[in-house]
Amino acid sequence: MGRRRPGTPTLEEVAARAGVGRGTVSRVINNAAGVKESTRRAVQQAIAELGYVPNLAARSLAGRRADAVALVMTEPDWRQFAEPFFSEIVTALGDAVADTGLQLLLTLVRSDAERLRFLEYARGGRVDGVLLMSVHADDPLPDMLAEARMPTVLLGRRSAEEYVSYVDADNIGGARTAVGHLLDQGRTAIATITGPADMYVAQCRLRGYHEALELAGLGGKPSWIAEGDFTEESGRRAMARLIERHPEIDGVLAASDTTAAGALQALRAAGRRVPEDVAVIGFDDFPLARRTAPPLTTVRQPLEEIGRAMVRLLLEEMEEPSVAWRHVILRTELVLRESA
Amino acid sequence: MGRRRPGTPTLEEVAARAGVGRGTVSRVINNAAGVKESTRRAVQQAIAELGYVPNLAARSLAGRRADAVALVMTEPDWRQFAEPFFSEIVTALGDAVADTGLQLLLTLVRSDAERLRFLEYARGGRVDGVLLMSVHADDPLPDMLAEARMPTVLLGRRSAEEYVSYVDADNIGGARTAVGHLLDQGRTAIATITGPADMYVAQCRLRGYHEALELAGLGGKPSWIAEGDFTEESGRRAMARLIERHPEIDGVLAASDTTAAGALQALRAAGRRVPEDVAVIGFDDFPLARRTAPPLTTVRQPLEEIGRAMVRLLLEEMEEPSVAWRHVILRTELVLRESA
DNA sequence: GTGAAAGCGCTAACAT
DNA sequence: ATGTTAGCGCTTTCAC
Repeated sequence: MGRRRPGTPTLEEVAARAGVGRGTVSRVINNAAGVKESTRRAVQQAIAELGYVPNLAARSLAGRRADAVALVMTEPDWRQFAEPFFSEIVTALGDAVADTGLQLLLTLVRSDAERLRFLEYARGGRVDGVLLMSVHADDPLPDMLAEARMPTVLLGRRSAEEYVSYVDADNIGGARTAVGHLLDQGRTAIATITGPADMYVAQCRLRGYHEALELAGLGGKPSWIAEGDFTEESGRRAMARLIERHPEIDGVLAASDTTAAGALQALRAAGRRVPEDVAVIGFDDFPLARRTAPPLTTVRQPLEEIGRAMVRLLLEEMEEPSVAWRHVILRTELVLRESA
Repeated sequence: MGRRRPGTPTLEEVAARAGVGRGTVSRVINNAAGVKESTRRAVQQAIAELGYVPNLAARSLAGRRADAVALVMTEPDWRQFAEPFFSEIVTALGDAVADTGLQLLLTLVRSDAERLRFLEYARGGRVDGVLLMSVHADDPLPDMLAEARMPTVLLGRRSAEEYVSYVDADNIGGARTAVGHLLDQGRTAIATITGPADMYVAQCRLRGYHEALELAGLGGKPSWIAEGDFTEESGRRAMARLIERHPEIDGVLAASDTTAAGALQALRAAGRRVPEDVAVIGFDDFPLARRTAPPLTTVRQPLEEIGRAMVRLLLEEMEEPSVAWRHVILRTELVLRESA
């Protein structure tokens, strides 16, 4: 494949035209200190006249860095990407990266072939670091990157023993706060609809639920726990089952807003009023809190801060490679709306 | 910023270990012909033993190509990205690029600063070509890329005089077919809800509407045309106005499925049965055809083919830079569902 | 079929 | 403050 347009002026030609050495031109285009103002101006004029643009491959080769980071989406079902959560976290990361001088590159990894292609790309030095989101527990990519000593930060953990650097929301604390809020309202029959048992995020949210109840001296019966899978349908089914077996239920913590939306529907179908009879709180994964009826009270994850924290950790790893794994867990926030 | 891990083996070390010259190793890793099978195997073993990974910066510099293409989203409101249309076209492009050996890199361009940053990135040779989607009529990026002689392909046109290479759906033909279908049903009072008048895609769809009516010898009153902006809300309002002024309306072409969804709601609110009293067809921009009640008959854009065509054009431009602008207009398809 | 050598365009260390 | 020089790791002739 014969690519690349010819005739692009080089740094050498700029230097010749400006009547200076190559080193000086390099200093000017990199905004390095120690260049006389007049020289700098002469160089800049030569650059403008020639329409010079630095060759990034040459810069990478000599400077041993790419000035770019990748945001990898390992989601086989790319349709998930249509969820607001994705676009919001991408926005947050874009903002966080904006004033670092780094290019943010999103890449899809949907198959093993693409996994390998990306790994070559990253190991080949085209990016200085990698941000990973929506990583499944069995995804080998984080380990592959770690083994290649590529600075990497995950959004969320794969398990309690995650060793790759990550930023996560305080799911345990969030669940505890949510249940605490229900308890404060005097509700005592509090059920929960969980996420898939094999996902760490779901385990944490369930654990927070347990802890809050125990703190209040309430045991919480096992049959008040229904497993869902974050989908609306699973929320409907789980809630219907719960309310049938335990008509006394007056509060529900759902593992996601989607599940919560399903729960709301099931409650209404069962003739319950929300929040008068039953209060519902969900985790704000796919922000649809305001789209439900009634608007959903949620445990909100601070996406902007998550984005900033991820970029900060990544920059640290890039500065000082593999000194340690870095972990940040961000506080969640209870956003009260009509459902609780 | 001190980046890059050291100790990465180079091609030279591989050559030494395999007892061959560097040229031979290069041939092997590039699958070039003319290497004895035994030599090739020896080299591959050395590569495996050393864990060698080619340095992509060096390859780019020597080979004058990046083996990567960018997909740029110039959408200031990145939230739009949550639309299914985006994720589906991204999937299609990802598939189309998958077996070309190119890395597909998505990048956000939401501000002038990001526009410049990306331009430097592209002109700096980090990508061999650029795919642009959701380009607004006044976006200067396509012109900037064209001026830099960077192979570029747009999804959709900015105007009738688009000169940068593009792939578009046959919006005129699609509208004509849709209206033709309504006429075939014996409907004669056919209204339309357009998109923003300053968007080329909306102009085309309106033109197809006109042409179909004229072909049938029906004039079509100006007051049967209501301007919307692709949103559901605009569809509701426009339809309410239309049905109030012209109760005889028995068919509607909406410029998008979102608008059509709004129209359906307004029709029901006005007591009309769909499709018995009024038939509705919308363009399938943000595929929600099956989510409406009744399911929406649509003019569907062939996203897979659009993706393939875009990549094909881009590869052509990369082979043979700026010989000519290339344009492809893909047939649309009428998908009948209950609303018409 | 394979090795040697000449760059690709830049950064960074070292002179001056 | 600025010029000079030595690579960065690869591809690609050109000999052999």
